[in-house]
Amino acid sequence: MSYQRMASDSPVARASCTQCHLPELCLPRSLPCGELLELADIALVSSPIQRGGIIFKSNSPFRAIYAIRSGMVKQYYECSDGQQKILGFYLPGEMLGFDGIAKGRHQYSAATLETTTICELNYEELKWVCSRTERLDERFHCLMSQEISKENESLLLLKSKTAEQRLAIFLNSLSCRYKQLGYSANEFKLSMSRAEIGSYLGLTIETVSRLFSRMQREGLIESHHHTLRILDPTHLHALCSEQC
Amino acid sequence: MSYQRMASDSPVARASCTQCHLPELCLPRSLPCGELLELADIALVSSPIQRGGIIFKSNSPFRAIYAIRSGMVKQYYECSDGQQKILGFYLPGEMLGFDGIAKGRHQYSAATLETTTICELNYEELKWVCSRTERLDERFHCLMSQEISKENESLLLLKSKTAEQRLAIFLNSLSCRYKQLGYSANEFKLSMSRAEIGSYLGLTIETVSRLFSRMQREGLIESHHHTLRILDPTHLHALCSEQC
DNA sequence: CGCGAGTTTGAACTCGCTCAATGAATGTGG
DNA sequence: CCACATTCATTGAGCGAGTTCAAACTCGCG
Repeated sequence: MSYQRMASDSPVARASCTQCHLPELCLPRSLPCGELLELADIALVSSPIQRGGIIFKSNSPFRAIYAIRSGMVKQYYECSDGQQKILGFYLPGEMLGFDGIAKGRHQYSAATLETTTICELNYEELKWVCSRTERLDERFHCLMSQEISKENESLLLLKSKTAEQRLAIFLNSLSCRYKQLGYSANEFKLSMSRAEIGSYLGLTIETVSRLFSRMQREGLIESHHHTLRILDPTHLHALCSEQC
Repeated sequence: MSYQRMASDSPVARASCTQCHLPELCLPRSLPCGELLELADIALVSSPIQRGGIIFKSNSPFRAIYAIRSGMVKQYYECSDGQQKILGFYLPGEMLGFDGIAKGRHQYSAATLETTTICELNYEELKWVCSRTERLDERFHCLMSQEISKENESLLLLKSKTAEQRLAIFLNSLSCRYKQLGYSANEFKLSMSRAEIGSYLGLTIETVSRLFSRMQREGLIESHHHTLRILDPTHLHALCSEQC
């Protein structure tokens, strides 16, 4: 995989949050029109970034929060040996970069998994808008709180789910998020590699591959290359909620 | 273990953040005096809560953020079978409850591990003070950001550390936090049970117990009942930073 | 066509788990 | 104050889910 130039070098344009089809998921959710305009005023939309494009690098100065407009992004920790540990995948309407606020530097790196456009929200400007817009500040708190909840879920997953349950939960999560975006819940593209799925779920490539094979053999899913079809959503759900 | 009445029923008093010895860690860090007074005005200090006291229950309405003033608190998920999965331990100066903001309900439960006093910060009032005090709002963002970073660390720990490394990192983390509080870095009380440590680290009681025994045999630590002495901090550090 | 990255499959191993028994500490009621 | 109950911790033996190592297969691309 070849990495592109930094996304921050991409040509940018002022965002028009009012015309974006994602405001009901993204930061501006349920913001009155006037305040939406203020937010749009500080949001910069990137031009499309190819697969493998870097959004930010671990340890680089923190300047902005990023919202995915289209495509998909992975956030990961880079080990000293070059290995990547995937911390999360981000879909349209989702935001990342909050972990940089505390230390003034990004703690992890983020890269695109497919052609992606992002909205960049300069943190200083965002704080300024937040300070004058109670609703927005509240929404910002909510999003960080959501991120915390999401990570707690992941912690529980890693602590007490079997390999099969982890994969089921992962596929189910993608399914739900795609559905919410108006895409098919039962047929979508898996932009990430087996290695990335494994790293995210705390499993090896081989285990992930075997699980895909088994689930396919059992008629639960159909997976070819990077396309996935969920054939038996009920059974998949059952796997997700098994025991503790 | 017997549970006490809810902490929210505890007699409370207005806090005097100005006289607390923790403001350099807690929410008010580097806040100018005047703003500190505003914060103190909304902070309620609980009377001491005995071991096993509930601070909040999973699914209860979210009203406040809590800061530990003294003692120790665990946050945990309660399985349907009554089992607890520990998500984190909180020491004086640390804050918890952020995960409740997004959904308006606490996602997890929190209970004291020893006699503890807490500061309760009503979220609505806190937002009001934040909206008029830029520095405080920033600090609030920082604390949530820190929580996100801390959980990302935990995710990495669960994904790729051996049982021994996990325990070493855990003990080291406690050591650092106690040191920062002005206590001994190499001798402190482990208020949590082996089961709680195991649950937190994604290990079984037996494994934790065996690791304590082994580390003791190897002269790394000395552990009796709930007291811990780190005999070889250098070696412990080495374990923490081993490979990836 | 041949190369290389990514994936699949098999076989053997291992770390941490499960099950089980014992020991130590704390609390309780007579 | 002591027997008994109860909870928590320790230790051992055997097992198994997932890993490691290795080989084969697939597919896109020069």
